[in-house]
Amino acid sequence: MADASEKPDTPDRISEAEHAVMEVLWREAPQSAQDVCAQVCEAKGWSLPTVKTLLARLVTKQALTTERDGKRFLYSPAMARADYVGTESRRLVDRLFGGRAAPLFAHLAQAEALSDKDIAEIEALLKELKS
Amino acid sequence: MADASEKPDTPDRISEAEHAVMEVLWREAPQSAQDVCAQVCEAKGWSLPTVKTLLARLVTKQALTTERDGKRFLYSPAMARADYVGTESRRLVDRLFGGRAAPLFAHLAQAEALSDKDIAEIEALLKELKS
DNA sequence: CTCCATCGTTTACACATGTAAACGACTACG
DNA sequence: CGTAGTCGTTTACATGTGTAAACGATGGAG
Repeated sequence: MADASEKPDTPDRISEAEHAVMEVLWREAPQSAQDVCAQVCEAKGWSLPTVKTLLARLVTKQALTTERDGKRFLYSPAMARADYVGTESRRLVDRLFGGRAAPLFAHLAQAEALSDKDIAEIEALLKELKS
Repeated sequence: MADASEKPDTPDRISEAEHAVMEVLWREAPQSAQDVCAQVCEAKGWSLPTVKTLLARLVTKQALTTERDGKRFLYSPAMARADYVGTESRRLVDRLFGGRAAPLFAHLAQAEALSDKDIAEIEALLKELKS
């Protein structure tokens, strides 16, 4: 290999707790720390300081942008949810199914994780893909 | 020994590095630490001690069983790969797609992660599911 | 203008993980 | 029999993560 001195940006993985915060902001943005807390603290059993830490880490990881609003900040996602979802899905498919989607699908089907509705939707998608 | 208020077993997550070791043993078991190293150390840039640590941790997590073979141990998976794959897939689907498989599929399709072959295979699976 | 509520930031700490050296036991070759 | 190589185990240490208190700045109420 040639040069591994400096990659422009190591993607900097988003952890699971951080992801929960991102979800809130993907649902609606911008929002303040308190807004976010109002939406996850109860469900997760977190306190406001915890959310603040997560927000700060996400800003460091450049997953969020901030905008001043008086004394406080408003946070917005700096990446599309679809991108995140894409990377994560790919990672799983690579790690567990040799990068091929069909085996994943087979597994989900076998595990009865597919409802009739799912099957119908997928059939529709396939039809679209072939056209 | 009454363990009334004890969770049956906290599943004890298998980390990514540990997973690589599991894969080797799922492919063939039982194997010694050296055997395992021979199959992953080069690819991962690990040294034998690293593999030993991972094996030990996996034994602690009850993901592997051991069997003596003279001076050394032979390791075998204590859980089926399908189970691991199932849990991990479910986790992802829950976390990113609200527990429904169709959106995952849609995403993979959209991201062009599906080859024609994949599509054909999935169609076949669907046909089977409906019968 | 002063004081308090509220921000974001700094610091903290325990546990998981990645990575590996050090150590003590045991076996097999000489 | 001794000793060298090989085991598994113990210890180590940096970084990431979950969770949060402490702290210092600051803007708004009186």
